[in-house]
Order: sequence, then structure tokens, then C-alpha cells
Amino acid sequence: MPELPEVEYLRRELEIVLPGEVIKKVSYDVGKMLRPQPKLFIDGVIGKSISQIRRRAKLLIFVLAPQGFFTVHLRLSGRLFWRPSTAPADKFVHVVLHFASGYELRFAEARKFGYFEYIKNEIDLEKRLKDYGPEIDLVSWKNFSQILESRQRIKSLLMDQSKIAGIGNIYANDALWLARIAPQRSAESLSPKERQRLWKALQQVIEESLKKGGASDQWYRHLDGSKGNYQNFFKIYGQRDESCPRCGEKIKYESLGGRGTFWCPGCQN
DNA sequence: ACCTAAACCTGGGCGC
DNA sequence: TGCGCCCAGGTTTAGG
Repeated sequence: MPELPEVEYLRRELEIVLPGEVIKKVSYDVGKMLRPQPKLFIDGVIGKSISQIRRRAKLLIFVLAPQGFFTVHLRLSGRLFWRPSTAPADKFVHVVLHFASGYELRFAEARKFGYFEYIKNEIDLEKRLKDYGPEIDLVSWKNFSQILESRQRIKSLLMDQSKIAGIGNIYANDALWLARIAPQRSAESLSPKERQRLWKALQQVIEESLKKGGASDQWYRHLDGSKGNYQNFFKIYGQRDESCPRCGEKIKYESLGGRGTFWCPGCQN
């Protein structure tokens, strides 16, 4: 999924239905999806209620009462569904939290990369979150500019969660196109004007996607199973060999840092 | 410090 | 319809 807009959209939906719900039972069929171990996870959450849902980077954080937390990472193909237990089955479901109200939180994960993790207290939670850089939607322009003082390639740096949190492959591609910056450039080579353009482009693209309910390019779904809309408004992501909407040049595709990278040689310099 | 490739897995789309 | 190949919103680890 799931980059900041997708995870944040889901967080807001969860925040509407989950607080006050009591976990009655956990079922699963893939043990590695419950961390640190299925038994520890289940013992940690059973009988507790959910009081709040937070987000840090691409990680959802469920606050439990009277104490404890669990996190959910959707990785590439994770979906969360909120359903009455009588609802028809969903495909690819591997973990289900059953609530006393008769509702279920279903975790569908086709590729089995995603996971739930129980965290027993604040100290451990902080430990788990300590390596994340500032959230992209909160970082100041000045701090952003400082973070770019690096020889790393700009696109790889944007996607490095320890430098800046929340950006993934879609929004890195789209923001660089908006800011007219080639993804292969080293971060430190960006002029102050370019840094400002990039910072603004990132804010713009994140905000636009969040308003559209995120990008359901392949797997991402809302809590009720519906799709987001940003995939219909990609600037350059996925547009291999199409013509650039800004300058008409043919859009290139190459692997950069092991990730598919789309850019326009005509207007990204 | 930074880069690449591979690993973790499965499904969907495309060409033949 | 089927098969093979390529690709996939992420992260981690091994090796150069």
C-alpha cells in the first residue's frame, strides 16, 4: 500500500469505528503474521479494548486499554476490513480480530508480508519507532532542506524512512515530476529553489491523494472494501512510454535503487 | 556511506 | 485455456 495517504486514510476510518471495541478472540492461519509470536500476541491483546488509533510513517498503532499497543504494517498488499461476523468471506484473509460487538477486523494480505505486532508498553513502542525520520506532512521547509545535505540520490533519500517518513514509490515519482527534478540527482546537488519546489510538491501530492482516498493501483482498499481514487490521477507513476503531460516527451522507465522509476527526460533536470 | 541484488510471497496482466 | 515472464504502494539483509 500503502504510503502515507493510504495508511492515514485507513487510520481515520478505523478511528470512527474501533474505539471502545473489546477484542474477544484472534484467529489466524499464518503464524509469522503475528509478532513476536502468535501466543504472545494473542495473550497481549485478548480481553482489552481499543482506545485510539495512531499512525507513524506507514505503521498503524492501536492503543489498548488498560495498557499495551499493537501495530499493523500493510507492506505491499495488506487490506483491513471492518465487517459484521455474518458478512461473506473476503479473499486472502489470514488474521481476524473478533470483537465482543459481533464485528471483525479482517486482515487480507495476498503476499503475506504484512504483520500485526504486540508491544507491551510505551518504552518498547518508542524503541520500535525511534528510527523514523520526521513525517513528510509535518516537516518544516528548513528541516527538509537540511535533510537533503547528502550524496544519496534524491529519490532513494525520499523513500528512506529513517530520513523522512511516509513517502514511497508512487509519491516519490510524482513529486519529483511535479518539481521538475530528475530522480537520479544527488540530494545535495539540489539548489534552494529546487528544494523548495520539491518540498511543496510532496505536500501537494500527499494532500491530493488523501483527499481522493489514496491510490488503489492494485491492492489497497478502504475499510469497507471500496477503492481510493488517486490511481486515476497519477502524474507520471505507471506511465511508462506515455507522453509527458507537461512537455510531450516520452516517459522513461528504469530501475533505481531496485524500484521502478518513471521520469521525463524532457522536463525533469 | 552508498549501491545493488536478493529475499520474503502471491497474484494479475500480457504475449504467445 | 494455459504457460512463462514481468511487474508490484515495503523493508531487511548480505555483499561489494
